[in-house]
Amino acid sequence: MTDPGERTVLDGRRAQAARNDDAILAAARTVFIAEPHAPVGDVARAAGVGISALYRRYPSKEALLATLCLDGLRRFVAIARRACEVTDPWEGFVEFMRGIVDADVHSLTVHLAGRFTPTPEHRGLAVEAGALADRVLHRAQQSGAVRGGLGSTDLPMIYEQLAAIRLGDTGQIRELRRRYLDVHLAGLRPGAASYGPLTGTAPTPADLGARWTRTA
Amino acid sequence: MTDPGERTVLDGRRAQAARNDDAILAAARTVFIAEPHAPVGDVARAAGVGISALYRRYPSKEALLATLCLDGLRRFVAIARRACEVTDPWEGFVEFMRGIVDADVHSLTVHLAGRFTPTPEHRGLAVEAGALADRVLHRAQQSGAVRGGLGSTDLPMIYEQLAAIRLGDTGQIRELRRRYLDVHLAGLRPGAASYGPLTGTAPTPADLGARWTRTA
DNA sequence: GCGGAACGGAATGTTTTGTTCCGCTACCTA
DNA sequence: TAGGTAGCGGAACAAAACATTCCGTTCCGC
Repeated sequence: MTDPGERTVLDGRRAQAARNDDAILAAARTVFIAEPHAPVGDVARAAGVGISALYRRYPSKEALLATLCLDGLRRFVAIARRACEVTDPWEGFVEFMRGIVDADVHSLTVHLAGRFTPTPEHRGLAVEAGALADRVLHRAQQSGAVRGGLGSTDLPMIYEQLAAIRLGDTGQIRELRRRYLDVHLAGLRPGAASYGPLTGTAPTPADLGARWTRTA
Repeated sequence: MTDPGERTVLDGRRAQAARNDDAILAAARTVFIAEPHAPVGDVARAAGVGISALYRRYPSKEALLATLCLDGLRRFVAIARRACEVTDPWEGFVEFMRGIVDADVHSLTVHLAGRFTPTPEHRGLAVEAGALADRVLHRAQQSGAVRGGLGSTDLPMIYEQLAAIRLGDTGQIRELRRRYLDVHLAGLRPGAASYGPLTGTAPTPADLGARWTRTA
């Protein structure tokens, strides 16, 4: 029997491989967040492994992207769940938005969409994520902390905007995104409505769903 | 002597070529706005001409991009100039922002940056554009219509965010961008400051300038 | 001590794309 | 009216990028 003793943790082919599992996924995350069309070789290099180590784990680039997206959806759900548990609705909303933006979940999900065929698990998580975001927003609105005329389909458009900020290193990017998230949040408060109502109409769920249909 | 009579306007190789000049530049604008990395062939197809018609006018893709960017900078300057002439500072500011966003000037300039070596004319126009934007913003701030703590280097970050909205056809994109521009603008008004000051620091001009250094 | 898991990296085949080239059309000028 | 040629369409070409495969090597695990 394979007894996982101390050695398994310290060294050994098996343990090294397990560590590579994490290294590769972490590298894929940072690489594809920075550049959604990065070549596979970049991920391997960032992980400090050869290409074959990557292809041993994922049969194709598509599979890697699918896994990464799953990872992103799980992060979304976790962040939204945590925000639901914050007692103050406004604070919960802010924590939610900041969490999504800080973790760059949008780049891990929507920016990878259309590059792999979604599994039922993807769909299920996406539905759950949408429902949770709905709840966080509506709770904040009903408490009077967020202006009306805003739907939950407006939120992805805000992530999308903030995810587009890519200036400088990771630290500066995060700082800038928080800065402009503050502007968005100020514009979403009820007092902002006195400057005029929101014009136009929010995207429909179908509009948003269309981004998941395979492109190539 | 070549007398440009009526025929020149209606037909003739010369006139057709002149019309192609415009068609190609217009096609390049729409194509590269939609997809900054589009291949040259796409531009020719959108213009309804062959590839050679394009290469007769521009010696390389790089030259085409450089010309397009020049075009974008001129549009920026024109929009800013017009905004300066609006008497009400806030209205001028709004008109300026809406003009930049509607014309997608950001996609015509920053999104093409780093793909060609800028000429002195590029630099000159960029300086002029920056100065004009400065003026529009400061005028609005000094009239008390825009909150403090905001610098003119914040503005490109806002264009960048709005330019990232790409959902549906041209019409819907414009509608959505206006919708979220409203949110930004509400967040920039003095009343929004009561929800807290802007955190972090705006980018430096050097940060912004770095985007113009050749990449490939 | 040996079988094979794990791996690094070169090699491969394909796709994409910028640019050139060739033959053709039809305007312009003499 | 006839040759010269500007302008053009699109095939052809070469180079680059990239996903994926393959092979030789190492060294863990039994």
